[in-house]
Amino acid sequence: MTCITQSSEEKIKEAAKSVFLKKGYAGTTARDIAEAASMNIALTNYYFRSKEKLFFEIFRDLFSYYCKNTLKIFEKPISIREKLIELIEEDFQMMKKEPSLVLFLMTEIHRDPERLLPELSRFKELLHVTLSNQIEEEIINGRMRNISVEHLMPLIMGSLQFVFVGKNMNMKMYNASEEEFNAFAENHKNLIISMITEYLFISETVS
Amino acid sequence: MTCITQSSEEKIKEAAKSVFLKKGYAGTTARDIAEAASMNIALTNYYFRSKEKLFFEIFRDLFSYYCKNTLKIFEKPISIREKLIELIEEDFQMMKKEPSLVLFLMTEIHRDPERLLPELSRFKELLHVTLSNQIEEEIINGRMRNISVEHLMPLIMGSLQFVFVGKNMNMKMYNASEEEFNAFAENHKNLIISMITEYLFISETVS
DNA sequence: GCATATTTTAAACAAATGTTTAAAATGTTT
DNA sequence: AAACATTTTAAACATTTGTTTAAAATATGC
Repeated sequence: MTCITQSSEEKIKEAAKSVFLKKGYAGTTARDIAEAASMNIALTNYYFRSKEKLFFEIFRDLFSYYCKNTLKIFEKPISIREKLIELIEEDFQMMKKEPSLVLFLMTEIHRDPERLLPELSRFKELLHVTLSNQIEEEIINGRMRNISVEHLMPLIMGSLQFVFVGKNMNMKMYNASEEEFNAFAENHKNLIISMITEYLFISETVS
Repeated sequence: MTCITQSSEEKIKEAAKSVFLKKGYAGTTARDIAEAASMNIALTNYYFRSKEKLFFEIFRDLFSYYCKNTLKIFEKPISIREKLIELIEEDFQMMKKEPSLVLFLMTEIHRDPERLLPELSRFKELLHVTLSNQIEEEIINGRMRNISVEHLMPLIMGSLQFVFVGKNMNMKMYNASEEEFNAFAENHKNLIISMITEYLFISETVS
């Protein structure tokens, strides 16, 4: 990334990542990747054996990247309220950097959910360990509305990520520039923080 | 659909719709479509001239289908609150019937937003005519929180549709059957109605 | 029932696809 | 510098792709 000289293998992987993110697996050709990396076509298979192997490697990377920050936040010794706000902020920054990521992951998982079952169940478990108990405690003590993690996560992720999933559509629809869209997305993020916290947490503590 | 004898043209279109919804444009081959329709490969081009033409026709149909019900609700002479609830209910039913629709539309629009610009701007205008003024009035009269249509729509659509966009992922993750997923989605829908209305509308009228 | 149009078929087409090959270029070791 | 391993190249490979063709099958009008 910041290296002055990048190995051919890395160059191909970077290029492939960017093309796969934009066009998806089926929409990407080996020649697309080679061209994006300014390399010979044969090198893709020389380093990664096949288009599919290369894709899997990139998919795993992106999926880990997507989950890592979330889990790191959930493991922190802070309140649920703080966790959720940090999660939204973190997720927002990530999508600002890589707006195609969520749609890419969703599409590829949708097309063939089998091929990453192991990754998914691991994520699910960590999610429960680091969040479920804490939420239950909060609910019992009457500080939080009764809700399960299974509903909470898609609620937050959905409202936040949807704006980026439809980024190109929104930009087209409102004739918006990159900056205008980012400003819009930032407002939307703040709206979601406000709505989620106000809805979830029983008042008395109004930040 | 309910016809006993379906014309070849219709059979191909039906089959193509189902395959495109599942695999997307790039992931679908002409032979996939022919096989799904149990017809000769040449017939696709005989009736629709090309794969792309067939795709456009189906895309327009699906996009109209997606917008039509929404606009119909917005044109009704009812309150904002009622409109939003009806919208969510309607949207929920639609996605129950066609769970792949939203992800399909999002993906294809994302890959090439140019090709349906006219459709989009028309939708945007109708959205504003039938909703913006009514919302502004509601806000001025202090019955509703200050929010713009541009934020309101993705807020509602996002939280609701995200569950279906990740349907296959969720089913895999929680080892859920079709019925279990639908029950989960229904709960989620009710949660969203509760959250949205409680957040948006200034109390005194607690349904 | 014959002539005409329409629909369907099997086969082929050129172009694009993922992949491999074998030689050339470059790097490394001694 | 010689011998070796590694990397890169141009070219070709076999499949798959979307599309077309020309003949066969079926339907339609008179």
